[in-house]
This record gives sequence, C-alpha cells and structure tokens, in this order.
Amino acid sequence: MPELPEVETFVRSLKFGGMTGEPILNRHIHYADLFWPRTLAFSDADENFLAWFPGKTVEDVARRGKYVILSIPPKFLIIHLRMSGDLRVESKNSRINKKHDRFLIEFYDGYRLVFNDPRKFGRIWLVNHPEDVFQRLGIEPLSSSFTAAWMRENARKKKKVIKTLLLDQTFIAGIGNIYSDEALFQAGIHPNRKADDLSDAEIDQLTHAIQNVLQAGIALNGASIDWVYRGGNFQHHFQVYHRSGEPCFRCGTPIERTVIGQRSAHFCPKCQH
DNA sequence: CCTGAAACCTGTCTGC
DNA sequence: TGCAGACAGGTTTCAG
Repeated sequence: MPELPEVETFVRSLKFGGMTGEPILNRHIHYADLFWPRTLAFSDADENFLAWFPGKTVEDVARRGKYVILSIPPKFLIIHLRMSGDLRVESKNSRINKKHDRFLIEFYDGYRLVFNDPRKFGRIWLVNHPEDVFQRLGIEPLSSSFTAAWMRENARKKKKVIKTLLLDQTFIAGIGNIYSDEALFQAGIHPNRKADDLSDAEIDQLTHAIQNVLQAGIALNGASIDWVYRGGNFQHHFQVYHRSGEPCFRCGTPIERTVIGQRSAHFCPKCQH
C-alpha cells in the first residue's frame, strides 16, 4: 500500500496525532503481542522478542524510505507496511481481535498501537542499529542531496527502464507505483525509456517531478484507493494512475496501461515520449 | 548488470 | 447468485 507520502503521514500522525489516532510519543509500554509470527523479519525466538518490550518507552518516530522507525531506547522497532499494512492507535476499550491484526504494543495508560496487515507481507525488525536494515537503501528523494546533478550523474550509469529504476529502492528510497507513474507523466517521459537514454533536460524535469509529486502527496496525506489506506486525498489528483481509458487532462488522449517489470504502468501515449 | 518469473498472501471487482 | 480470473500503494530470490 504505502509509498513515501503515505508512510510520512503515518509517522507524523504517530508523533503528533491524526489519522492513526492519539500520538504515541513518551508512552510507557506495558506489553507487546504477536499474532502472526512471520511478521518478524528476523529469526529470534518470539518469547525473547516480546519479553523485551515491557517497561520501555517510545521516544521518537521517524521515516527512512518506506520504513517507519520507532525509537524505543536502547533499540529501534522498524516497520515496513508493504502492500496492505496499516497502523492505528486505539484505546484499551476498543474491540480487540480485529481481523488481520498481526502485532500490537499496549501502553500502561490504556492506549495501544496495532499493526494490521491483511496480506501478511508487512515486516517488523527490532535492532540496535537501524543502518543494518537500511544498508542497501538508496537516496532520500526529499533530502537536499537529491538534486538534478545527482540524477544526471547516477541515472546515466543505469541501463534499466526508467519506470523500473524509479521503483528500485536501492537507487531512490520511497517511490512506489503511484508516484513513479505520476512523476513520469509530469516529466513527459515514457515509462519504457532507458535511464541512460534520457537527456539532461529530461533528467532535470524528472528530478523536479519526483520532488513535486511526493510533496503534493504528503500535503494531501497520501492517496487512498479502494479498501486500503484511509485519510488520504491525493487520489483525487491522479493524472495517470488508475486512469486507463480515461482522457488525458492535458491533451485528451486516452490514458494507456501496460505492464513493466511485473507492475502496471499508466501513461499518456501522446504527452510521454 | 539487467530482465522476467515466481513466491509470499488476502480481499475486491469484473465478466460470464 | 456463483465462480473463475484479474488485479492490488511491495520486496526478495532465482534462472537466464
């Protein structure tokens, strides 16, 4: 489900309150519980994992790529929501045993953080050093080091199809299927172009388009589609994603859908060359 | 290095 | 109404 803007929305909500409910900063942990053991991304005995939590405190929440990072000194709980993961904060009095709940942390004050994930693709890590999990992750697209110059330098070395490169988390961390389609449309680049074929001007446009769509996504709390993810509004601003057959807002040509690297790609055949 | 296929999963929607 | 098939905001692993 979530890409960078959706994950960022989760992080802000966990810190300051919002979509997920009450903030969780500085709450003291009573206990943790795990309902689907394979949610753990590492091979630690479940007992050891769960036994670590009581008495700890959530001191910060942050994001790296599509990962949520809970700072629970002296360790870090890292969560990847993959396709269908969801986080919510609810009070003790809420109905427990909600379908597809996989993990939860209950606080002494009666609130609890719940990780719900119908498709069971989501994963969590408990580590001393977050870098261990992020070792292969690429650049943060909203950081100051992500510039057109960086893209010219690095994208040129890649022979991949540009749509696939944008989805490659070891290259840029955080872009998913929605925002790659939207960025390529905004830059006027066909998703099947080779990265090393792009002109300087096209690379510059693409860089700015990436920053632009991600920021727009964050400003609207991400995109909500179908039954997954809630609270977002960016879906009302899609130019191409989920719009196959509908007229391009720029030129009227029907938006097309194709498959690139096993993912659907939506584009305007006239505006994107 | 790059591509494609398959695997991991459950839910929803479409068409017959 | 039922049922098969396609499809879904992601990532990893393996074959070629």
